[in-house]
Amino acid sequence: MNTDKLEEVKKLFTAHLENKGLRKTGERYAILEEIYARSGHFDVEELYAGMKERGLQVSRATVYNTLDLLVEQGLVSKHQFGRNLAQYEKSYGYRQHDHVICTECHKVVEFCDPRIHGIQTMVGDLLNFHILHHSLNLYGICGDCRAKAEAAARQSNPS
Amino acid sequence: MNTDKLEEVKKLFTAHLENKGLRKTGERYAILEEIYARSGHFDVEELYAGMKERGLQVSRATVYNTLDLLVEQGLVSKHQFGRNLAQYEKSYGYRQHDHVICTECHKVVEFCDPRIHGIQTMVGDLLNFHILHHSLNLYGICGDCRAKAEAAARQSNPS
DNA sequence: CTCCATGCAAATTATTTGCATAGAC
DNA sequence: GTCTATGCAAATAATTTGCATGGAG
Repeated sequence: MNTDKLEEVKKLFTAHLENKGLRKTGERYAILEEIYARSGHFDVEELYAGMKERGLQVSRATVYNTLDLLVEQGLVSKHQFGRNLAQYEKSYGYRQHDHVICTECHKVVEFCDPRIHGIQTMVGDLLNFHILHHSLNLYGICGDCRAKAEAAARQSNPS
Repeated sequence: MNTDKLEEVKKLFTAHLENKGLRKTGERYAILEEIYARSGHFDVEELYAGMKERGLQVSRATVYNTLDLLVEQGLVSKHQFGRNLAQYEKSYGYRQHDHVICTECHKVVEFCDPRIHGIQTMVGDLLNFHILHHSLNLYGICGDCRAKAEAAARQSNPS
């Protein structure tokens, strides 16, 4: 099943490369495989290190190049959660979701809300944009960090 | 009226500095003024250059430091529209809005949608986060760029 | 007077680019 | 055989950090 999905994604990628007249190189497929073998978010360095560890040799420049292609096609999505470091994740066959980020501990939690799709459609029509994707981040303080903050306050200022 | 708003923002900033036991330095207020004298988005370099031009001398390090404080307090908001360059804008007393970004020409258009507030509240309750702010970006191709693309297609492939 | 905040420059880090070579077509 | 994609290293760009000094408290 996981293998099936990988095959499916590879086919889509192949079609995209052919469409754009780009070469089907081993490196590009190796990167795609590594990405789909991962779960959750990762940055370029993690991906690069992961491949090296598995004995797959690619240069960082190729990783950046291929990620751009995949993002362009929509097989991978790119996030900028603050932290001057781009985060990526696979996005084919996974439900489109958004993120809540704790501004204290930087924990990231995912959620889905169908209303966003409606907003996307409406705004696209209104402003005459052909919307391809979106990114919604909610920033706040998670339950754990609030609990910690309250405990600390009680400590320094006991009622 | 604009002056009133500036005074109001300064008072809020002062309160925040006092709350956190930080010093009320001339540089910090100078940066706040420069930001509220601007309209629209700007990056650190633009802000820094603008201040220099007006004869206000501050170091880049202080600009970064102060922007962090202001963002933390919510008087300024920070955006990462792709492009490895943080963009900022004043955000006190301005209607909370979101952005549509053209992936071709990088034009940015603003919009408001009340449903986002509902999503924010619901998700916060559901995941036990105290949500402070959000960032919604829609990415797509603007009308102008679509028109250009179509014209180019007609050129190379006339029916 | 005590320390935090500033300014400057150096350091760090992510990403991009130039160029020679391998390899897809 | 041609010409694009890769790999490497060097370049660039944004942001952070260390340390001496000035100035707020």
